[in-house]
Amino acid sequence: MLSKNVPAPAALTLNDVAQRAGVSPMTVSNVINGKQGVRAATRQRVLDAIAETGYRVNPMARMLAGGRNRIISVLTPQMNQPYASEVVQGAAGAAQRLDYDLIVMMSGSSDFSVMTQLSAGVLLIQPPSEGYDPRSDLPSHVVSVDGPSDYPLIVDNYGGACLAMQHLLVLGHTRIGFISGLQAEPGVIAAAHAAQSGQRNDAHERFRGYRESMASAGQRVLPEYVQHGDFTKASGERAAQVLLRLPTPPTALFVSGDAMALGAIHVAQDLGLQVPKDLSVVGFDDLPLAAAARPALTTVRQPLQQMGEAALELLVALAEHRPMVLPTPFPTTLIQRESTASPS
Amino acid sequence: MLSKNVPAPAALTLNDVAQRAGVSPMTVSNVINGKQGVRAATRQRVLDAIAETGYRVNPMARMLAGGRNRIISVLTPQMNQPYASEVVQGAAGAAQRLDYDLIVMMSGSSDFSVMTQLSAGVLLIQPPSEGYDPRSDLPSHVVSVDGPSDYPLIVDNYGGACLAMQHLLVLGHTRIGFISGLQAEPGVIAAAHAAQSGQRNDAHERFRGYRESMASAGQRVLPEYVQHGDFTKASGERAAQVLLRLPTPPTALFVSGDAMALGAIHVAQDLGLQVPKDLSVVGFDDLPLAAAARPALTTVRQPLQQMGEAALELLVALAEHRPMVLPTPFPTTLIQRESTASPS
DNA sequence: TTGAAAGCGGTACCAG
DNA sequence: CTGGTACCGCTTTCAA
Repeated sequence: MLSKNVPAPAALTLNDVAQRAGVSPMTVSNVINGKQGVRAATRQRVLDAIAETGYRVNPMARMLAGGRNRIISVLTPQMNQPYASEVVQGAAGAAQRLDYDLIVMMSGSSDFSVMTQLSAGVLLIQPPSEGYDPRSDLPSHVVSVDGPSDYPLIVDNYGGACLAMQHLLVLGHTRIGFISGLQAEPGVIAAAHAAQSGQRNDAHERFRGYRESMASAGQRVLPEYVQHGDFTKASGERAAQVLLRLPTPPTALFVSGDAMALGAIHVAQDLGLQVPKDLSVVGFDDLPLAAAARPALTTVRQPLQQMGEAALELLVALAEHRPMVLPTPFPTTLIQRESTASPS
Repeated sequence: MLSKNVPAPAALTLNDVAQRAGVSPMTVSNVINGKQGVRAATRQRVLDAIAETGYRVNPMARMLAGGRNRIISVLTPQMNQPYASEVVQGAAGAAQRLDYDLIVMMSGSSDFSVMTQLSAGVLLIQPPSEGYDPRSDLPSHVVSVDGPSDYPLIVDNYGGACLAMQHLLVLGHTRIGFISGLQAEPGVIAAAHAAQSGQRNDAHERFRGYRESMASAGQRVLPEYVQHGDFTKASGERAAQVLLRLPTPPTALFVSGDAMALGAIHVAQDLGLQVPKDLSVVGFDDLPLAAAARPALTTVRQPLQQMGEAALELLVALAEHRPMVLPTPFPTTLIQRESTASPS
């Protein structure tokens, strides 16, 4: 049963607690912040008063007064995307463990929203690669997943792509098509620019894995075997339409995103192809939907939840001025399921 | 390119702007808050100063000083659940439109987390039905989706269930199994209690729709035709295993959640059954995965995004002391796709 | 070990 | 129409 609002708890303040404990507000503050030099007895008295009153600090006031806070915020372009959800889930676990509050906000909304300003750190998930409004400089430390920042967490996309290609190649495929996520980029120009400037970009690195794997297997990379999507299922369908209608269509597809891969499988099925008998498909990410699909999707796993955890730990270390090194690139692994087989 | 942190913009204050504009801080404040009675010329001068300096209000200061804030927080048990994601997505759109900041937090973490205390309103998505810690009384208005609160947004679950059953019945099915979501409840006892006390509960209402539809079609409700899941795919699989292995298995399933329905379909397929030829399946919710599945899932649509929008509008109205009525129950609609057909 | 005073950056209220 | 004053709830600094 919902406890009917008591006459509005009337915002307890430090002073209220202090009075109740018979000490000065300052002492209460010290206790709360775990400062040294408070007699055990006094501390206990304050603790009791806090417990009895149910007092909780006002983060705004604390922040204003220049104190630290234990809030980390996550900025993500959209809430209902599985990729981000996984990372956030991981971060949430770590936050709870470290006793930080995690708040998630959609980026884009009111540029860098008010709340980010008062968080001890910011986790950017798939931030726009163009950079942000310089004016809205983030005040606190920022680490990013799949995007640029001072502390980018990176995953071995290139290695993952090679894993996928290796798998397909070993199975005996030679006509391997590729669906990239480059369309999701601001444009091909940006992608090319990123490549030139040596910037790593998830979509681009996967493409590189494809190209180089083909090359080292002695296969030519046919331009018509490469299509670009934007990580949505629909874009995967479009790309697959093109690929599978080619005069000599590929016998296998390496798709750099699970949702796109699913789209490709469905298109194949609509075209009367059996997966994996007539067409093998490997995805990328290992989102929950990959395991839930039929046939279950063979895919390259990124440890998204772990990355979320690592991001949070890094942020907290940064916030607390503890030494911390940027984690090395996260490894990817091939998860073999039912969508791949030797060409028939 | 990321703008390298300029030597810390050194937090501009209202005073800085005031000086630059040659007015008092108060006037700047008034301009910023769109107060009446500021001469156009003065206002413009202030506006210019703001633009030139790139000043932005400090939200904590504003809040502390008793000014309203434009923050709504969402409390949801888990971030990576499609149901909640959809609602949040809808709320996010409305928030942006109304110029509020939306922050999402996982409930459970540090009871009702610090930030909720200072938001203008709280949206609870699928809160635990047992109620909350009385001590952590939410200070602001709270509306809920799929759970209790002072302002619960409800959807016509009963009607939706009837829609689904009607569809199946019209197709000619008589042996219709049901998978409920009641297992997700604290227990059957709680569910029974809710039923007695007249409380509406999504899972329970759908069950009622099933029972009454069967009854009014002159069908007996066989106890073994009713299984309970917890809205996860795995639980749907378990329930379907039982149902489809019955001596005389149902020819149709009404499953009160899309993920569970998907699980049921997969079990059926593993058992050599064709969907919809040998088994029809109707889901509930119309999550994105319903449309993405093969066969695409016939399901009862809840307008989740709209509910998120409505929730936000209600919250904002409440926060701004505008009159507002609780929306009437949201309608559900049957989305016919590929998972249902007449029994063969 | 504890407390008093000052102020963080705004806003409310009321006087000019 | 504009500006002075008090104060939001907390932490900092420094004295007792």
